[in-house]
Amino acid sequence: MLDIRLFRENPDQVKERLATRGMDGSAVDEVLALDGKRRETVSRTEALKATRNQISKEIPQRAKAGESIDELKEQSRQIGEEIATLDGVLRDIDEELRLQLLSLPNLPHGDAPIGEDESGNKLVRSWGEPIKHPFAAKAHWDLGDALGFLDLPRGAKVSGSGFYVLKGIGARLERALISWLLDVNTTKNGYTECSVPFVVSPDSLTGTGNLPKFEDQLYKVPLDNLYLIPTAEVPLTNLWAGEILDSADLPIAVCAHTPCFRREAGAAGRENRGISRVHQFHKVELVHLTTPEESAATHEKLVGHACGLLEELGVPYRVVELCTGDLGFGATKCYDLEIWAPGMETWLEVSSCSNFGDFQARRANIRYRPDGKGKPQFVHTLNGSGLALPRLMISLLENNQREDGSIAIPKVLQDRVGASEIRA
RNA sequence: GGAGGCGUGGCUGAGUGGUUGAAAGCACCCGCCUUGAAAGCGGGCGUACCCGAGAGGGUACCGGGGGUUCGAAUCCCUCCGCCUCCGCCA
Repeated sequence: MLDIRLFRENPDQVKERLATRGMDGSAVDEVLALDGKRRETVSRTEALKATRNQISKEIPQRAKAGESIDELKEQSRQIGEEIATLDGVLRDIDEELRLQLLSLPNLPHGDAPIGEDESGNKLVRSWGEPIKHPFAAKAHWDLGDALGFLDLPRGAKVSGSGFYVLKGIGARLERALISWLLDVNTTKNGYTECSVPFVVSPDSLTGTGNLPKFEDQLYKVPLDNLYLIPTAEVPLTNLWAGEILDSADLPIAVCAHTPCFRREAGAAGRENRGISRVHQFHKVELVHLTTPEESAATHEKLVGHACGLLEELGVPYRVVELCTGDLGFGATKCYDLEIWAPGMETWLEVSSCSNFGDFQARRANIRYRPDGKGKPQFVHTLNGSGLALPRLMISLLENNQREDGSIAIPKVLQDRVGASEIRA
């Protein structure tokens, strides 16, 4: 959520920066109009309430003095009716204003590259060379089928298209990766591992920015008014919702492995064969809460952690900074890590490392007290995958396939998997 | 799921209809005292919003929402959370 003060003090700047995301300025004007109406109404009701409070104070005094209080009571009652009417109006305005503000994306950071869509993204750096096999590389679905570790048809039978089943060494590889990722992130990168709920409240989703705008991307449990998490970012970030942290508590760095549930509405069919875009997948997520001063440096550190994981696994990658038009809803600045899948012949996004500034903190009301005293301030939140399983597995499988149809397992995983290769 | 209890400021904990935003203690901050520290003494110390250039003024908030009343932390309803007992269950 954006600070309403920005709109009042510098509406043109807000418009300009939203324009770099491809938005027109009408939303800004609407917010300003509502805000004006709100303040006017608040002033009126508060004046009435002050009068009523005054009268209520007089009543016992007059009663003690033996004077009549009927007139005052009637007066107060009438003011009460006026207040009730105005309060109703105010509630409507507040709700509308809140919805407007919650529906506006974050302002891109000043040094995010300007651009309309992904073609405007900037290659920051790359590590390793994309693998080119001297033979006809198979896509992971063919590898999985031939070697029997991936069963897409049965996933579809059980739950519908977009769900997959791993069997035998496939399942074991997934589990090994999850535990390896958690181990590296906790022991080497300094994150505290958390085990969190996979089902969350609407408030939590509003806090991270998934609601109210992206409800159609979420699986809902209507009976209990809960949603399945699209990422561990939601429970992890909301762990501190509504709290005022001590500055000594910061920075906070946590990670969690969770399944992620995404409806991926509008993505059915087309280019989504295999497991590159599915409704349920496993992911290890990294989340930081920090001060505004530290957030930029923390962002770089976060990207470094995600990159380090790929390097240890020997997966070539490139880092792309998203341009203003491609930036996610709540992000001010974002780096995507992409890995090459030689079978699919495409780059896959395995990690999206975003700095949200105080956007989420404002929504979730997460504050801290600088130096342990003074006014509470909003923290900055950041998160990134470390890493997303299916795409990582795609790249490992397709990169490490051999001409004879077998697949090598990276050294760092061999003990956990209990094998050095996958073979029919 | 059933019955009962509870939910007050950073923490502990008073307060059952009228200057109670809320006693007291702890924690924290400033000052005095002290060679220094502790203790002691004095003072300060919630959040949000509105008006105001500022000084300052106002409004709201005692788990959330609604109601009764001239007036609610205090009474009623409802939801949520926690605790105890019972039931059910991996």
